[in-house]
Amino acid sequence: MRYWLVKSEPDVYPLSQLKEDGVTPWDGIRNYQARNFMRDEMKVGDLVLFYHSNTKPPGVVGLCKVASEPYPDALQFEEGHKYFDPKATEEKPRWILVDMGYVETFEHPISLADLKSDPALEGMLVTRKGQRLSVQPVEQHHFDHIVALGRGTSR
DNA sequence: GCCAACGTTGGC
DNA sequence: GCCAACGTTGGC
Repeated sequence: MRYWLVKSEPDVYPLSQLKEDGVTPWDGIRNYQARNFMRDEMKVGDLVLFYHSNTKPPGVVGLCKVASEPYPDALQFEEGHKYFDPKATEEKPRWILVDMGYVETFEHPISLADLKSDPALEGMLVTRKGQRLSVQPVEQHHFDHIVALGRGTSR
């Protein structure tokens, strides 16, 4: 099993919405590296840190999980849609996603400042300046540490 | 294939 | 709202 982090702007799709929906297609990803992670490396059941970006404060607010095999993002075919891609066809889709399923909301969200100041989390991608990737891998020891912080079961 | 221009992300 | 960092586009 591998571990991941996905970013979402709470104004657009907060974790509370995923809690309501239960499962949602992780659509609108238009970055090849992020797509490749979803298409090639995610496995059903992988656990994923849910990160709120572009908010005050940004940080990890809970957990979700990979809930489907990869399949084409339907929005790429919707003419006029923000995520329409004229170069994508049903035969040759360009954008591939997985479903995300709700797991839990942390009692203690971990802000980006917390992530950055915690020596146990040194080297995490999300704390790197200029790191914009919205789907990224997380090392297991980082993941475990964050979950313990989020649940309030560490220290 | 280079690289300038442009658009986007996302912290602050 | 600003702007640094980075990805993408398109002219040449």
